[in-house]
Amino acid sequence: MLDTLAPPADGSAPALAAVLARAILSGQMPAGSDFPREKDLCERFAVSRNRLRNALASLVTTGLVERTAGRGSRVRDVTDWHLLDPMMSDWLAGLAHPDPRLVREIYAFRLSAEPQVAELAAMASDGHDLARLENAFAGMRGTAASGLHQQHAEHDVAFHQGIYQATHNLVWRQMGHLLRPSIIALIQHSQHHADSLEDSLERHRRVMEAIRLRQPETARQAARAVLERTATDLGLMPESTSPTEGYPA
Amino acid sequence: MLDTLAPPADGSAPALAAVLARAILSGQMPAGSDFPREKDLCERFAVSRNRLRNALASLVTTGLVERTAGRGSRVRDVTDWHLLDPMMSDWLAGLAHPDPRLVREIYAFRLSAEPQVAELAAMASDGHDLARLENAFAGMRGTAASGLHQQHAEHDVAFHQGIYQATHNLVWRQMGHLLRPSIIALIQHSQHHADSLEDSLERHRRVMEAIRLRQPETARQAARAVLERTATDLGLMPESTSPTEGYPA
DNA sequence: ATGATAGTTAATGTCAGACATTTTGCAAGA
DNA sequence: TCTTGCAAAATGTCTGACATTAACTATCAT
Repeated sequence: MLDTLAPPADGSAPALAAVLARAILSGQMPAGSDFPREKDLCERFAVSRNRLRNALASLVTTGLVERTAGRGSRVRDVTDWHLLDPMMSDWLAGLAHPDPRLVREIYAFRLSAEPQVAELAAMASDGHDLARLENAFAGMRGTAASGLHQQHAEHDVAFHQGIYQATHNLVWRQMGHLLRPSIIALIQHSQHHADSLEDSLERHRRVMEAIRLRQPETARQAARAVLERTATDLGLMPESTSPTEGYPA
Repeated sequence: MLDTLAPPADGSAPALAAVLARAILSGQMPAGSDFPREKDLCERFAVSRNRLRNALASLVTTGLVERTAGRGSRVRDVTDWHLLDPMMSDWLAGLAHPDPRLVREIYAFRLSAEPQVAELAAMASDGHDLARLENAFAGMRGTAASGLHQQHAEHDVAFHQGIYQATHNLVWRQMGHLLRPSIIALIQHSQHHADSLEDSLERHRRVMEAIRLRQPETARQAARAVLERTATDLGLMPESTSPTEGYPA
């Protein structure tokens, strides 16, 4: 677990917290298992107890570990993790191989939420929001053909975050933090066919247009279309595209 | 601001953090203003620098304040607050007079999200989820007539949280934390007319029934109906109940 | 006068060591 | 067997000193 882990390049407290967090997020440490003692971790990473405790405090506030005096630290269950904490998003985004179940959960959320978000954006956006969207879209188009996957992903993140921002709602805005880890995790496994990228671009453009023209229902459907292909790949789409009554038990 | 603030009854670090946080959340300290120095706060609350720094660390992780060495601490803007942090929810829920704008923002989110949440719940809930809902509903009914507003609110929270849980999605679940502050803040100003309570109960029951019968679309509409009255009171409802295309700029 | 520069001050960040508190397990005794 | 008490081990807290950073200030050269 942690024995084979590389110490952080930067010796800062946040960097140390990221290393420890990723040991849990990568799925190696089962829920309920004991987390190493302070003393051992201090020696392992050659840091003072103070710094280490600061790092551990981050793991506690994000719900990754639970500490009790006299007892020790243990890894908490996935259901207790604060996935919406921005710190958590950073850690997840930097993960080479995030837990596929986590990726699915987050994407399932986006699939159910973003159509509504786009609808709200179409009702509440202003010129500033549209400028951000256009800028991000231009960036996506500019990095589509070439092999600049990383930069393309960043513009992709900026585009979707722009939609969340355009709702002008404090809560939805905060949720935009989830986008980076979600998008970063998915570009690893996507094909990057030229035609698929063109298609994806066109779908993004339709969302932007609907928001610009203040067509909430169109924006909702366009946002859904953006997420559909990946959702199908992840096995998240039901057979019937529209939910019907009398769903079987 | 903090000079006239009562020290926490319990001397624990979380309690101290709550006191400091509420000084900001109550809206007294404007964004960008300086937060008191460690030294002063230590004297004011008669705690060691260690405890105080722990408390301040909580304010930093929730995005309430920003600290830089040599410069000091300042209050951050509302848009930077991590409203989805469970700690934040606790602080908000304990607030006697939360900022009305914040209450509105959170409720506006719920109004746009909970119909979708109920729809998901109708598709994914199991017996355990339904038992929780029934239990909470029974609690609501049992405390409706009498003057047990506090307990009624708690059952109300449990009911809505049960819906979020029933989605069986990690992200939506986390969002259930927002319910307590939202509901607690709103019972203060609601009328508690007997007929209004009866009506509210009936609307809740319909949501539960739709989830039990696995009728997603019905659940969606029922959830919307639950939120509608309060939304109107808060001025969040548009004139036309269904959004139409060509929304004017 | 102005601008760069070095020193001063005041705030937060870090360290080290001792001590306090809590939990757990063990062991002796009623 | 149950209880009580003790000892060990972990996290939590306190204290004082020092490090680091950022803003301010005074000085000096141009």
